[in-house]
Amino acid sequence: MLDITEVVQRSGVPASALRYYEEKGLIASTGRRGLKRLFSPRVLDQLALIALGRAAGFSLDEIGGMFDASGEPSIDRAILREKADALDAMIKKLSAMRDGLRHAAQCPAPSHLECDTFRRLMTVALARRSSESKR
Amino acid sequence: MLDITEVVQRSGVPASALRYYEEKGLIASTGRRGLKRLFSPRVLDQLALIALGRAAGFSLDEIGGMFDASGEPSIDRAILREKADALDAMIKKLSAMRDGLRHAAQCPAPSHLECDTFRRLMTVALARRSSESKR
DNA sequence: GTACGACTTAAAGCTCACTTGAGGTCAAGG
DNA sequence: CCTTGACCTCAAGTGAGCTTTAAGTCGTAC
Repeated sequence: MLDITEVVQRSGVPASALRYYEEKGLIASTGRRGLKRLFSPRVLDQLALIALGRAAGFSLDEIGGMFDASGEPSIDRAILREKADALDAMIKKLSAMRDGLRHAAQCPAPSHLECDTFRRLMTVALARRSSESKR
Repeated sequence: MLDITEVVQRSGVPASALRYYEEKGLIASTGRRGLKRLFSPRVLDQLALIALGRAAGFSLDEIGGMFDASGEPSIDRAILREKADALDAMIKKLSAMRDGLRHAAQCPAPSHLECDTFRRLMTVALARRSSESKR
């Protein structure tokens, strides 16, 4: 069992955020010693998963939908696949943007919005816009 | 020349956000008819670029650093390469997460945090955590 | 020429994801 | 026993990125 400072040290996540995550139901403390929370080492994996999800652009609520408080992926496999597909779409966009930026950093054209290579790269990502629902 | 409602219709970006972006210097209106802003159609490309950057997790300020208000990429090629590298790192994370979710959706293991395939996939992405500065 | 409605401004408000601060509790050490 | 200090709670504050609201302006249609 780890107390909150050990979790902070090993995860790099501040105590205030840990308490916030617990309040939100994303992690669970296994009990208390007096007032003080005790965490199982499993929480470190869960925190890593949360950090990963956040980095992937998911909100805490969405992450809560993918993984329950024990860190197990949610049972609804359809949702997991849906999220995976969303990530795939995102990856395509980001790849296009990365290539666009690399091209812009190297291409001497005066106006990139009129540079064919640049536009073609961006178009891959921009094409998705119309098929998106929102935000 | 487009007035603000045409830009709203064609871009899907609300007028309030367009005014906010202009205030921030991310886009520029080409003039006014009376009080009313006029936009060149180029602003649609810029808005798409902004949406893409946002989706990639960049802040409006960062996007402002990559592209000026006319939509041209920043003259500072080092910045562009830096952002491209950041995107590359992000893409690796997202790919790992996508694979992790796909695996979770299909793998019958009771505890994914103890599933080797799952852990291996996640580790790819998490490796970056330690080398990150903050936020 | 005046009424309408689409636009304008400035300021305040909202959500998310936390952080900060004030004041309280409790286990361990001296 | 009593102090220390690490932890606690609850409420308010923060910054990004907008949205909403209230009050005003202007071109067009009648």
